[in-house]
Amino acid sequence: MADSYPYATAGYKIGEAATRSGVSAANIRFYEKDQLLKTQARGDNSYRMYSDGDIHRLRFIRACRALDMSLAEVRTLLRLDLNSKTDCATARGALDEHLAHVRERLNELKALEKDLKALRGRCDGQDTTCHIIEALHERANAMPKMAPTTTRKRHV
Amino acid sequence: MADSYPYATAGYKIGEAATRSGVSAANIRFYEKDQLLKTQARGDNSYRMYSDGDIHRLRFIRACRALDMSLAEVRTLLRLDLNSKTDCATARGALDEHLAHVRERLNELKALEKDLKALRGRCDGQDTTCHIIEALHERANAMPKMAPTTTRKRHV
DNA sequence: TGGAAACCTTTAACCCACTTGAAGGTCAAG
DNA sequence: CTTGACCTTCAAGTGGGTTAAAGGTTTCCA
Repeated sequence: MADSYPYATAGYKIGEAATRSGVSAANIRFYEKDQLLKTQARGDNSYRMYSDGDIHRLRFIRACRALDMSLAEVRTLLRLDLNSKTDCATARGALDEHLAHVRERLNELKALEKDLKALRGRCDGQDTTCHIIEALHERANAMPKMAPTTTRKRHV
Repeated sequence: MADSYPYATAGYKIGEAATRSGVSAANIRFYEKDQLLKTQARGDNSYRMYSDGDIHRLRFIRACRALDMSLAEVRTLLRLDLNSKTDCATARGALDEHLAHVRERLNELKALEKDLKALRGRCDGQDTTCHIIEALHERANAMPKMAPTTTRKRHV
């Protein structure tokens, strides 16, 4: 990616890089530690310095994060060359997979909304017993015995 | 031997509590540390023991978690009395709020899916440049300058 | 009776994508 | 020369757990 966006050097301290990129200074340091940015040499005062290319890279990360991609996915995309056929296939694959995750979660949430709506509809507070709490206790009794085999998903 | 009596009063070790409730032993300890279960006295061997009431409580938590509630929300619900009007109002409030969260996230994900679908549609790999990668770089350039003031949401 | 297997205990680190805070170094302006 | 606005590092916290290590207890079977 650096190849496709050659910028002359500028030299921003981390604070200005933060305002220019929209990524907080602490977050920039975090990305560096996480290898999304290369650790460059420092000057005498040990201050980090950033070029316009670095700013673009940070913005690129931010754009991907706005699409809810994981940093692992972003890392993949950052390595890709705009003009390589294989890299394009990789990008399409990554996007397809991410889209599949999003759709899966979307379906889960749709089912959940329906369930919660129904539960909510059971109770208007007029009765002597609360039908929501009641229903939750009934559910507890009706829970399948074994734990769901899979770990609860990270909600992406 | 007394333990295996068919009518023995409840007194399950953590492993059996785990299989009965569907909550793993490690997770039960975690809930205890997190104050969702009371820390009860232990016998000579320092083993935790659980009653049928405890099992129900664990299942109740599991039912709530299956509705994607946070442990804080579960903690609230656990304190509620089935026959109290004010507690019923609390339960309805909690459910309404949770439902609102779910719907908010649902809308975000719908927008996201549309966006990702459009992005994906731009590229079929036939061209010399990858329109996905290209579009991401364009987005990076078009990102609003300031960081979103709010921290990125926990994706519930 | 003895030894292995299956249980239990605690503590700690790991996951993700950050944020916050403490304690201290550097630098330009007044 | 001091103030304060930057910068540095390291550590810990968030949520909801899981996994591993190192050791104690109990149970089963020959």
